[in-house]
Amino acid sequence: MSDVTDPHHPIVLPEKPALEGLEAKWNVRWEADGTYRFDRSRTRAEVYAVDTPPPTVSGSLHIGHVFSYSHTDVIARFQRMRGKAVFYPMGWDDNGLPTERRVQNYYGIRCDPSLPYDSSFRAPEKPGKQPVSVSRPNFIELCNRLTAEDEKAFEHLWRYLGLSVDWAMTYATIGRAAQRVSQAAFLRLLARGIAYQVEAPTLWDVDFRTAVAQAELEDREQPGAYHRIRFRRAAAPAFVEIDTTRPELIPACVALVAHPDDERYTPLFGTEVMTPLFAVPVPVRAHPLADPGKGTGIAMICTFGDLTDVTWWRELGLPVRAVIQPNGTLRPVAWGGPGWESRDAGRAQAAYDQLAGLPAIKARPRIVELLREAGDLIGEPRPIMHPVKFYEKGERPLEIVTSRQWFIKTMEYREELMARGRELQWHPEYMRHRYENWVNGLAGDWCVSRQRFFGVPFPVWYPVAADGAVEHARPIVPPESRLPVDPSTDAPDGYRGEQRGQPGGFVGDPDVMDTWATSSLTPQIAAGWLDDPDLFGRVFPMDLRPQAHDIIRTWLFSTVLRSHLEHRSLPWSHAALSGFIVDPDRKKMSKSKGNVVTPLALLEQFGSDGVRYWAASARPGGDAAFDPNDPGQMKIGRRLAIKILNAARFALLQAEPRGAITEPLDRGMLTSLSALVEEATAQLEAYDYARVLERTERFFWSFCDDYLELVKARRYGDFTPDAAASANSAMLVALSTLLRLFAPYLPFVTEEVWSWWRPGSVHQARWPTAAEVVAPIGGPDAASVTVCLQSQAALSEVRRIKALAKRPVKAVIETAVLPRAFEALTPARRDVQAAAHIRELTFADVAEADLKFAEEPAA
RNA sequence: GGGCGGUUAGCUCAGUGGUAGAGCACCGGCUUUACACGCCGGCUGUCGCAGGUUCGAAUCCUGCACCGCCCA
Repeated sequence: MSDVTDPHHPIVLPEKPALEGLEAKWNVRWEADGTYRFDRSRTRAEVYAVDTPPPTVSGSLHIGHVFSYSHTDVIARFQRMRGKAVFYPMGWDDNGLPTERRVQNYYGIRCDPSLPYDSSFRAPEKPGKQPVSVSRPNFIELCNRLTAEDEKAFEHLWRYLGLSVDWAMTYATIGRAAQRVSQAAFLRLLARGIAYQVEAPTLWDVDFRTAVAQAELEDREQPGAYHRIRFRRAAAPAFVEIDTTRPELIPACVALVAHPDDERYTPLFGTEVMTPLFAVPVPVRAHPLADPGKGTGIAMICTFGDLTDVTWWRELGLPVRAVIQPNGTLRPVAWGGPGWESRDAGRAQAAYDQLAGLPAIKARPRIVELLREAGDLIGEPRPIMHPVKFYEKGERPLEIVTSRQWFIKTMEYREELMARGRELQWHPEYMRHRYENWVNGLAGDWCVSRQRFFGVPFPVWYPVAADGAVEHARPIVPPESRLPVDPSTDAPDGYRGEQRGQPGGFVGDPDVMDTWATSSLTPQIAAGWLDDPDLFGRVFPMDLRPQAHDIIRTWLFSTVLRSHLEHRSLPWSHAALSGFIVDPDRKKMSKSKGNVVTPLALLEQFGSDGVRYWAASARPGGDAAFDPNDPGQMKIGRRLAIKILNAARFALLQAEPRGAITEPLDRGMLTSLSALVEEATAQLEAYDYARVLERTERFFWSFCDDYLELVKARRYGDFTPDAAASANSAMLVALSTLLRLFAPYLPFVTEEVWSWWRPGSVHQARWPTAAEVVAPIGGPDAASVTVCLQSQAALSEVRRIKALAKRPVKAVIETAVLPRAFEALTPARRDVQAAAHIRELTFADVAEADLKFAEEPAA
């Protein structure tokens, strides 16, 4: 109550309040006052910690960013007003392939890791015709330079939007702290045997020439063709026919496989067939993954055509006969040699020599010709459309290449991860299914090494034996205190730099980590896991992970995994999943579709509060349609913000006299407002920000159009000073309360209005309570609520009749007879008569209101 | 093929068993002493389809259709 009745704080009102310039004005003040600084003296129970999604700074700014980050900010501001110390850092995701590609194109350069660092290198002003090759350290310098500029643009947007981030806690995923955390977490997993390296078949992008993980796959419908191929047998039947979409992999065939219950093939299990063209004897095996309904029901197993091949190869203990190289072409093979045993090596060689060196897509038509000539192609290829696995950022189908990669174990934790998913509180709840779907579908451990440059290096070296062989089985790791290290430039303890690559010396692991191997540690990075255990203890596990639903399988999942492995806990207790922005055709907005709208212009046009209103009016998890040509919701938000300015000005314009709140309308209004506060608090605790905004707005609009109109005459002193005092005091309680309810949504206009009459920042004010609102009237007054509702209804009825009669709203009614249903307004009849301009008001058993207009005054 | 969400006024969407709602758009009116960046009013519906439960269904159940997303 002291918040509201403090008689000493002066009221200073602008002549003509406006939204323009509020963003700049208040951002400067908030920064200077440290309004959003995290108070690290508070205990974990008093902290609300947000694991902010670090935006990919090399990507474009778009309206989707504004959308989802606004949702988070509403929650953060609410929790701050509830009294929590809000830990709300911003991160920049600059690590990884998107940055590499942007830097390559921006400067016209290519990274060549074999080159030495050139300290005098200057990047070209603009890209030349031919890419310039630069060393890895030079390349990384340019990545850092460009991302620093991108980060400035993002920070400007976020500040303009009014995110209540503590900008003193910003981190970058390629920054020193992130590298240190990533490397330490990796070394700890390595020491526990949870991180391991193995030479194994791995999904491989032949253009980027890097391994990729299951989470980065996507299926794309591609044209293909079934080719029916026959394999020769020594006994009857003389041939076995299979269907394949990848005939160029016949030289990599190691077996045929059919379902164990498939009676067509059971007699063949354990026998041998010969591959066409290459005459390699391969066994016929049984495995339940073979689909009797697909093609002829029997398939060839190649090393490796797809992930099912990998499963068959592993579970049936088959040999490797790999032909696809890391660059996607078929490798040279000496037929007849070990592993390439052929019953007719000469013919095999002659056939294969026509394929070697070709990319898979070019080898395919060639081998089809050879098969046709040999009579081993049955019929013609039958075109089909089928899903093919791609790297989500790639352009050619993935191959499976055997290489040495680092993995983090996931498969053996599947049950525990499912339990973590059940432990996590999801908003909206149904998003949990996405996570469970993903965990259930995990096909293998997480491949975390990438053959790229701009990323966190693996902090590992290998000894070089006297004969020059690299001893991968005996990795050398640094102590945690040395981290971060770059094994491509740093030497391990006990070695000198000159020993790099020398017999008896060492080599560095050349790979960098998957970006998700760093991004999965954002809670640890932001919270100072290694270097600030005091801070870590106050904020971890965090409260909230806000993110978009399309990266549940990557970011959310991997963060849960890392926290589970390292801390045996969830990284946060709540996950809030935001939807997408879709264009009017319900298509997801994306750069490639050309339907992206620059957000800063919208913020300037409608005001940050207006745009935030639009964002916050979309229910949690739901997609929001946005039509740049008809930004309806943003206009509404802007209108609401302007209304707040003007309504507040009215309430404060004549704030004296003040006193006891005795009038039924005032008491009813405050009672309804206290119910709104109670509902809003519960729903924001449940993360349902959209509903709270809708309810608060509805109340506020009725407050302006009905309540303020009803009490206007009384507050101007038309009746008694006590009656005016009741109105003034009630309006101030309502204004104080409504400003605080709106503050998380419309931070600029609420702060502006708050500054006219209240000390401090509204964003550090206490969230209102229901009890506080009705304290000045001694508790809820249900009877007065009825008076209020009937008064509003009567006012509406009179307005309606005046509008139908095409009379002005202020037209005077000489006598009004209202139905008895309105009689409950009697305690407020003085206010109703004044607002409706009724001289004499009576109630009777009539069906409709009967109004008699006063004579028009002579013109 | 599996999972999830959606389908309500021309548009964007609220609405979890009790007389179909809001804003925008459209139409009409109002120089109202906070606001014309405003105010008052009006028009607008097979609540996707078909069954079922119920005294009563936009709401609960079953099936189907379409749109979207995730996974295979």
